[in-house]
Amino acid sequence: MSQIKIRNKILNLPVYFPDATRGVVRSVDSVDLAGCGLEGVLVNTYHLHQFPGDKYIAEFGGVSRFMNFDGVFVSDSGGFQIMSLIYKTGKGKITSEGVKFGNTLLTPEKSIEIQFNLGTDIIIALDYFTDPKANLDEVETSVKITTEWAKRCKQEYEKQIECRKLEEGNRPLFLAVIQGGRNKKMREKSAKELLKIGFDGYGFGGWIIDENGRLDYDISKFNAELTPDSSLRFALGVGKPEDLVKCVGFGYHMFDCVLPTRDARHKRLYVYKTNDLEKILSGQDDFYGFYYLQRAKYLSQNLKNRQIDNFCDCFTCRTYSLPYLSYLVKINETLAFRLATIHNLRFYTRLIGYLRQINC
RNA sequence: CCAGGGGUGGCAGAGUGGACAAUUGCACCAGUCUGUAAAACUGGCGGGUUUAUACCCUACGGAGGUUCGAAUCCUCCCCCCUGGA
Repeated sequence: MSQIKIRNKILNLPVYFPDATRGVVRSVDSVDLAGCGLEGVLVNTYHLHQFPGDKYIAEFGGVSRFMNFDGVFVSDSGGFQIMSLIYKTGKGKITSEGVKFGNTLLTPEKSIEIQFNLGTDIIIALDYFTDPKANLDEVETSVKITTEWAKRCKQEYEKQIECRKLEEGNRPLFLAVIQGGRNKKMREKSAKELLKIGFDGYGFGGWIIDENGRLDYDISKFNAELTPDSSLRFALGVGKPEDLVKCVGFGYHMFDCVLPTRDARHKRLYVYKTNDLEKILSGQDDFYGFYYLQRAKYLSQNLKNRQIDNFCDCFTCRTYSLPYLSYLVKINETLAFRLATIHNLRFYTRLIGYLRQINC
């Protein structure tokens, strides 16, 4: 699958979506996003519901109009976000009814309704996320509840389509998320149940990352093989550049990850060490490296003719030298965040470009 | 010239007899970040041996001195700041 049609939009695959959690990819604007070659973003149901409110956004004609960005919009169910907050703070709770944090109770039905209000192109069913270290009991619970919630989400989805009188070609695509932790049997069960309900695509949930930050490729691959090639496969929250390469090989089409944008704000830039396609697509992690912009050596005048990445064509690299960007970082100038974010996002879209070459 | 205050590690600035190789901040060095409560966070930061503990050397303007022991007390010298003549 090298592209899909959603509403009147064509989405090329594979694709990386940066996280515009709150309706903005932090520190860059919609023009910047387009300039980086991005074709879509992922927004967060929970955050946008909290503020400014999904009904508020609906008044604008949806989040795409609100942001004034023309790409494909994915909305996450909000469940992961709330559960992550629950795990971090110890507050809030998860019941079979839904997830609750503060005054917000997010039920499967509510999550879908909010996503319809946001007007996103790809929506995701509320799922029950477990920590990768979860024991079998917890994994079983997560699979069971994820299945129940998926059914309720599907019902609500159909109800929304009917209420809004959406034609077949004008409905958002609907994805569910496979859980099951590290347990292949549970993954299999989760996938089977979700397939029975029927979705346009299936997510790889609960990113299985070990203590060294390595994605479990075995489970990732196994998870992909549980769903048919005709359906979309979304590796949620994935990942590092080499993970994208690997996962495209496993059959995933969609990715979203905060790493490039957060890293940019934390002064870490992604830099290709080579433009040798074979090396980049080998699945090893040695085709790129990092520039830690806080390092004083990047201020050196000897680098005045040097851009960040000699292989890069991003706005930042085309326009400014490495010492100037480094200088902006040193004086804590907010422009540095924008320029760094643009560069890292372009790194990712270039990687996607390389991956599409082998995909078609 | 008189009176008062002060000179501490790259910088700022604590410490005023042993717990001081010296609090803290900045800078510097090395990192972390994965469906974003993060422009956040972690570690290092005189030199040497050591796995850690530990030990040795050099260091709080300079030179001497008191003391078991001094960045801290005393003497002299140099320099800076403030007020006065």
